[in-house]
Amino acid sequence: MILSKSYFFTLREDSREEDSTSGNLLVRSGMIKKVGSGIYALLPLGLRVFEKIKRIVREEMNAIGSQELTMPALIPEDVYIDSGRRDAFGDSMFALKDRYGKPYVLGPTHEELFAAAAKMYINSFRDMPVSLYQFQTKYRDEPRPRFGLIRVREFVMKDAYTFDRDEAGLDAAYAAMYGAYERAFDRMGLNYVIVRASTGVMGGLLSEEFQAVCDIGEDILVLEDNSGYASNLEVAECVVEGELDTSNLLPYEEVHTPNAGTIAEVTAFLNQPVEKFVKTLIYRIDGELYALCLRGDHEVNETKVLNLLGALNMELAAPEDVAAATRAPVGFAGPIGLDLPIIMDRQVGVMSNFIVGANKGDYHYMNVNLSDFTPTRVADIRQIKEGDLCANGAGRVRFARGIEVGNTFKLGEKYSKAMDLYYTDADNHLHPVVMGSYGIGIGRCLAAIVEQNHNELGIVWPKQIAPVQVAIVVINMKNEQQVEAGFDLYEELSATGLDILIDDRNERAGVKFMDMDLIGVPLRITVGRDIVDGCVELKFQGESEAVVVPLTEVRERVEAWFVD
RNA sequence: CGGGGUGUGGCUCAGGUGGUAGAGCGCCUGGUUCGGGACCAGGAGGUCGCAAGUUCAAGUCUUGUCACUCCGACCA
Repeated sequence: MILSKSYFFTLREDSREEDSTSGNLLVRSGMIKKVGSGIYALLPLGLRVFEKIKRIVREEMNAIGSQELTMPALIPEDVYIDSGRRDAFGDSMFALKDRYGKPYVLGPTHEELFAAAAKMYINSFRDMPVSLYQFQTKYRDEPRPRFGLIRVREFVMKDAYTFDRDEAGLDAAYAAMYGAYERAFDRMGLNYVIVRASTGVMGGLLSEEFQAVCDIGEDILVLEDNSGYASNLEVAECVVEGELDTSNLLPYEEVHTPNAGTIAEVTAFLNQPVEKFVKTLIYRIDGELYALCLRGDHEVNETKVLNLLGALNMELAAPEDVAAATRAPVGFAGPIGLDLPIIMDRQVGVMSNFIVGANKGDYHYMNVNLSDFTPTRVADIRQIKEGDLCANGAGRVRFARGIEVGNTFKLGEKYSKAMDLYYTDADNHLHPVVMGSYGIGIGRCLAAIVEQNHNELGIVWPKQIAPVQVAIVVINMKNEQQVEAGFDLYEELSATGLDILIDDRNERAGVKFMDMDLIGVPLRITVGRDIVDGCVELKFQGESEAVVVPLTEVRERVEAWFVD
C-alpha cells in the first residue's frame, strides 16, 4: 500500500455521531463511516481488517468440515410465516414489497433457508452429518442502534448450521463448532468468556454465548473465578441461602403504613431490614395477570419467568389493573387473600415472620408466614446479584460486561419439525433431523477487538488482524537516499507476504507518526537519519524504544517477529 | 413508542434581544520549516436539514416535517 496513491485519511477530532471508543477510533482512522443510524460503510483500511477476520473464521469453519455457501438476504415473507417466526420477529424485521405488491423481508437470520437447503439434500441417515455455513448480511430493525459497529441494523454474520441423525450426533457437531470458535476468537486476540445463555426467540435445547469482555458490553456476565463458572445474567441460577426457622412463628397482624407504597418507604417507616419484606409485583404475562413474590431486596428476572410459564411477553400491570386485582393502590399488594396465580421465588420459602402488603391502601401485614397463603408455583424467578452464592457452590459471583461476538445453539428438532425436514433411518422409520445453529458477528468482532486493544494514541491491532503489519515511514521525501531505501525495503518486505505500507506522503514526520499510531500499525520502520549508516529504525508494538537495524537485516528481523 | 438534545463549509463548533454568515482543523498557492499532529501570507469552499408562516428584512421568531443523538421502553 503506497500511501500517497491510496484512499487514506484520518480525522483529528472525535466524531459527534459516535458514542463508543471503538466507533470513534474506527471513524477517526478512516476505516468506517456512518451512513445512517446503525448503517456503516467499510472503507478500504477497515475492509482489510474485516476480511482478515473473515479469513480466520472461514479457515476454522473449513477445518471442521463445514461447507460454505451463500443464501440470499432478500427473502419472500412466506418463508418466515411458514416457520412461524414472522410474528416472533415482528417489527425487528425489515419488510418490503416488490412492484406487484408481494411481501418480502430482509433476512435477520437464516435457519429457514438452511433447513430448506438441507431438505434438498437429506433423505437418508447416510446423508448426515452435514455442516453448512455462509457469510451474509443480516438486517434487523434495531430500536436503538449504538456503539459503532456493536449494535447496528445491517451487519455481516457468519452463520453455520449442522444437521445430524440424533442428539449424539448434534453433541459431536456442537463440540467441533465450539472448538472452532475458541480457535477463531483466540486467533483474533479477543479476551472472551463463554457463558450459558437464554435460548430466547431461537428456541432449542442449549445456548452458549462467546462474550468479549469490555465495559461497554450490553450483556451482563455472571462469573465465579475459582470454578470458571460463567453465565449470562438472564439465566444465572440463584441458590437458596439460609434455612427456614420455624422456632418462633407468630400470627400475622395488620399495621398502618400511611403513604408507604415502596419498599424503601416501608422499610424506613417500620424500621425493619429490607430482607424482612416480601414484595408482590403484579405482572401481565401473555395477557393474564400474575402476582410475583420476591424478597424485598430482590429483582425479578423476566427471562426466568417467561421460560417458567412458556410465555412470550410480560410487563408490569397497569395501575388500574393492579387496583382492580388487589383492591388497593399500587404499592400495597400482598399474597394473602389475593385472587391471582402467585409465583413465589424460592428464596421466600426460607423466610419467616415477614412483612407483605395487605391489599388495602396504607396497610401492611407483619409476621406473615408461609402457612398464611398458598403460592401457585415456587421457582427461581429472581435476578442474581453480585456477591450471591454461585449456583455451583464454589464461591461468590461477580459481574462483568460483555459484547456477544458469537453464539452456539443446540436447536434440536424444533426447526426440522416446523420445516418438515425428516430422514429415513436404517429401519425405514422417519425421524426429524437434529439441528444446531452457530453465529459469529464479524463487525462486532472488529469493534470488540478495538474496544479491547487501544491506547491514548489509537488502535493497537493484534498483528494478525492489523490492516497492515508493517509501515515504512520515510521521514524526508526530499532526501533521495531515504526515498530510495524506503521503496527498496517496500519491495523486499512485500515479498514476505505480509501487508506492507509505505508512507511516502509529503508530510512532516510527526503527522506520519501520529497517523500510524492512530491506525494501529504493529511494526513501524522509520527510514530517516540513520540511512547514512545504512540503517533504519524498527519500532515494535508494545516497545517504547526503537531499535536501529542495518537494512540488510531488516527482512530477517521482520519475519522472525511475525512468526513469533 | 414516551421524554430530552442537536441539525450552520469536508470535520469540530461559534453566531444576546431579527439587518443578509464566522473561527479552528482539513484543502489549494507561495515562502520559511522538517524525527511526534509546524509557522507566515494569500485563497477556494456554505440552498444555515427541509417546507410553510410572521416581517421591509429570518441562521435567529412561529408551525409543521425529516434526520441524527441521549435517557427510558424493547431486544437474536
